[in-house]
Order: sequence, then structure tokens, then C-alpha cells
Amino acid sequence: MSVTETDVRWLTAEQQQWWRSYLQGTARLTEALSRQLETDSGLSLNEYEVMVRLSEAEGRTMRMAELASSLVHSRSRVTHTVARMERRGLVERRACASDGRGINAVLTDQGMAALVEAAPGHVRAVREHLVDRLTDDQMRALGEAMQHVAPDVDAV
Amino acid sequence: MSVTETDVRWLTAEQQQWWRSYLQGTARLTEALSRQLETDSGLSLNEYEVMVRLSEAEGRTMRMAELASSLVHSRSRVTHTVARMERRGLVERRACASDGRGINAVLTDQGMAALVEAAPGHVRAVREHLVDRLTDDQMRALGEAMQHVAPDVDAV
DNA sequence: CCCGTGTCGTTCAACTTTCTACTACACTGG
DNA sequence: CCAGTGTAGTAGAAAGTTGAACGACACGGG
Repeated sequence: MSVTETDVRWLTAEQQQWWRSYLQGTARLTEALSRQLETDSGLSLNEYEVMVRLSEAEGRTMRMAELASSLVHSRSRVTHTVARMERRGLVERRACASDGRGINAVLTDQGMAALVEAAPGHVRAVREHLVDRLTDDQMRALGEAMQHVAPDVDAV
Repeated sequence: MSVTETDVRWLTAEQQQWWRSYLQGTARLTEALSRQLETDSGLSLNEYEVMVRLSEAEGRTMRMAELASSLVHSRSRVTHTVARMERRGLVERRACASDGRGINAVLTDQGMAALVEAAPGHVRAVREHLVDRLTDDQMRALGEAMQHVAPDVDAV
């Protein structure tokens, strides 16, 4: 039997409803968080995420590719982002001792300070727009559901 | 009492964990869906979303601003997106009879055809990466959680 | 040792999104 | 009927992202 239009497994009405809610919700949330960060701290959400990762890494240092895969960004994108941040003194780039191809991105003291200053407002916004509107059970359900997303194998 | 560092209501370890899962999950999901659409249908996720909205509207027609708020995009962004799509014959722009300022975006037959062709693959990807990995309860929980996101009042 | 293959990070150009300003029209109150 | 104010959509430049190609280095097999 050939695959025809009727063989498509469409979403049920319910599934579609929740899927739409998800789409709109993420869009609104991202929008709100970006705006807050940009307005209050002059940082983009991406830059903030970079700083968070670096701040938690050993020696506030990560390889570019590691940063990219953790952010689910292309290597090219991370190159640009880090370059911009370096110009502003938020991060530094250092050759990697153990791998001649590698570059380590390091969060500078200034970058760390910027993160410390930006964090409370960001966390407040995350609470305001999402966390505080959900019970702990709902928040866990949300997180657990999203953990089921397939890791993208063939990323750029 | 002044607001000091210690007054910040940080996320609990658990909340932070779910929040991270959410962030990574959405990133991966968006990435996967964009790639699938781009590869299989030559459409961006945004263009696809525009077409979905239009296809469901009365007369396959929507006002630009309506489209913008439904997509949670800026009006400017929608202007550009629709302009590009118009050049490809997917949509048309028509003056709005009832409001001299307004423009109606209309999904063309060609646009509808493109949507019909792209939809099965997209739905399959949504299932593969998310829906089929969740129980119906989990999917509902996800949708319900995201419905609690505050509608962004002061959007651009 | 060195070749083939693969990874790392960057570059450049094309493309998309954002930001700000602007024109045109709508609507309300005097 | 006509300010004043607000909304709809656009334009153009600046900023960010993508995708492909590239040089540099790593690494295993012959």
C-alpha cells in the first residue's frame, strides 16, 4: 500500500491544542526574557547563556565547540557571539594547550561581574513569567517532558 | 530594609534543573524542526507558521498585525517575512476594505499547496521529536504549563 | 613517517531580524 | 470639522545568524 495523504498520522485535536500552547508559550517567554535582559542589563539572552555556562565551568573556561553544543548553537554562531563579547571585555579567548586546534573561552572578572549584576533581574523574570505561575509539580512535569526531546544527532 | 543580594529569590536546585531541561529541550526541538522543514520543503519554520495561520483563517486572510501578534513576532518582522513570501508567490497582500491603514495577507493557492505538501513531514517531525515520546498526560501537562506564561503586555 | 580522514574554529557572503523613524489613516473630544 | 493622539504597516540601516568553504591541527593505519 502506498503512502498517501490519508496515511499521515496527524495530531489529535487535543495534541494540537497542547502543541500550540507550547509554541505560543515559548515564544512569549523568550520574548519577555530577552526584553528584560536587554533593557535592564544590555545583554542578549544568548550572551547571558554563554556567561552562565562559563561561570559554572572549571576555571570559567570552555572550549568553543563545547559551548556550542551546550547552547545548541552552530559553531559559527558561537564564534560571532564570543567575538562580540570579547570586544566588550566580557570574555577572553586563549589557545588551548592540549589541542592545537582548540580555543578556550574564558569568562573575565568583568564578565563575571556583569553576570552577577544581571542574574537577579533575569531570575525574577523567569519566576514572574513562568516558575511562580506553576506548582512545583507542573514545573517538574514541564522539565521532564522537555527532557524527552531527542538530542539532535546531526547538528551543524 | 534595602534590597540586597541575599534577598534575591533564586530558583531552588530542582527548579533550576527543570528550567535547564526546558531551555535545552526547546532549543533542540526548534533546531530539529527548522532543519527538517528547510531540508524537506525549503521553508523556514516561521514561514510555515505564517501559512498555518493563514490557512485556518476566514478566506485564508489575516491582517498583518493580527498575524504578528499571533506569531509573537514584531510587526516589522512580519512585514519582511510576508514580503519574501510574496516574492515567492506563497502569499498576496491586499488593501483592507474596512480600514484604510490595513493590509490583508492572503494565502495563495500555491501557498496552500506548499503547505499541504510540507505538513506531513513537519507533523512527523513533531511526533518523532516530542509528541510520540510523551504520554498524553505528559503532553497535556506540557501544554497547560506553557499556557501559564504571561501574555507579554508591552510587545513591540 | 606520512597519508587519508576528521575535528576545531574562523571567514565571508547571503539572509533574517531588530530598531527607529516615518507616512497614512482612524478615532475622540472639543 | 479639525487638533491631538494612537494604530497599521513599511523602509532602511544596523546587528545577528546561517551555511559553505577553508586552513590548521589531530589521529589511526599502513
